[in-house]
Amino acid sequence: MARRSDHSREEIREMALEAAEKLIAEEGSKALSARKLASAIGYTVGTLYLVFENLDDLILQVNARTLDRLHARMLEALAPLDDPTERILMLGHSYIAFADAHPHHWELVFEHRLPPEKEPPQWYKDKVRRMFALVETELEPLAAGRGSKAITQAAAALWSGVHGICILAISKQLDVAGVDSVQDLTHSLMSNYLKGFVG
Amino acid sequence: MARRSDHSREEIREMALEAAEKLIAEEGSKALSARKLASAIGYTVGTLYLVFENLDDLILQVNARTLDRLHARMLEALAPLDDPTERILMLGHSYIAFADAHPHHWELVFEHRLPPEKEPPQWYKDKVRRMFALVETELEPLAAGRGSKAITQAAAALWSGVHGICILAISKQLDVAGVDSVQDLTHSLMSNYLKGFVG
DNA sequence: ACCTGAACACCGTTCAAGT
DNA sequence: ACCTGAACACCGTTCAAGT
Repeated sequence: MARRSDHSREEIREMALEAAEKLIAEEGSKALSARKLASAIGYTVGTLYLVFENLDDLILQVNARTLDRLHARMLEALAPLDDPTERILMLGHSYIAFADAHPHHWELVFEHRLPPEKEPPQWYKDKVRRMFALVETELEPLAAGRGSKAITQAAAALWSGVHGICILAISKQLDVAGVDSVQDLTHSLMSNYLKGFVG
Repeated sequence: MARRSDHSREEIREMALEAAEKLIAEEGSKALSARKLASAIGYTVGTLYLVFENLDDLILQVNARTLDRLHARMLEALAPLDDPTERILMLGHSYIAFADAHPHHWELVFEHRLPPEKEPPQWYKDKVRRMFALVETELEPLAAGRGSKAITQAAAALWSGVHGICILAISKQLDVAGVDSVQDLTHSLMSNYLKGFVG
């Protein structure tokens, strides 16, 4: 034992992140623990702390990868469409579809809290910002002559709305409310908002 | 020790819930633990398990009380208003204001997850249902001639939207998006949606 | 230099034993 | 009957010691 050098730091990092993603997908984030992760990759706990600052840091890395996948998925979904309204509605639908397909990963992105004094690093904030930016870009053709401030606000309102639907859907609270189709609800939210916004 | 009978089961229950609420308000739900709670009320851990099924049960009771307060607060905010549009906008604003005033309690209501096989009891679901019902009631005068299904969906869309704003605001992600006023954003979301829905 | 494994200070939950 | 406190099976994190 000690000094195995079977894997580089980078390899261990990648193995740990993949093991974490598997655990989260299959059993949810509550099942994630340093000891389980370490044994899944054939190392001891101590080794994880050589590669990650702590568990919060590891989760941040996992979340960054989830945000990357979500962003890529939304771009893909957009690609075949031309009509501005169709494109913006597709953003909502692909967001919901991603959350539905990967509920545990999606939840972790939005429910993980850093200790109150700690802020996420700038590169991470940029990934979040990119989500809003996607909506802003698609909104522009629909917001004839509106200032960039109005567009920022409309993008935030739309994304908040779709996001709220996702959360209530995942926590089963929309069933309680008597909603039968989450995608219909998303369509109602976005199209009615746009009707009001566009005028 | 043993057999103190200083307090009835009901009294211990109330003491524990109040201690939990204090801890959550001051330090957030991560600071909540059975041992801390027990020592705060002058009993040992074992006693908590005589009064509550487990920690999940205790948190459910805390959340029920939070939902009761939130509901009461929204009714109060509604009382002085007559105009239907003003009333429904006020629902959104008072919801946001409550979340802002009691962020840790509000977060716990919507982020606490029961083990996947366990459902919340019916009396708890009713408290959630009541929130949607409040919106439906206020929506009715504005939805001339629309079926009850359309109203249910519109209420769900509005509440999801406001809820989403709350979440992103509490997790500081709206700052990242460049939003300066959460209340303005709420107003934009609700009034634009209503314009689209009514008109 | 790299990794271990034991230690520390915590958890939630149970239940035999004490009064 | 009521409550304790020790036990069990876990946590995250650190770091002296081994190769």
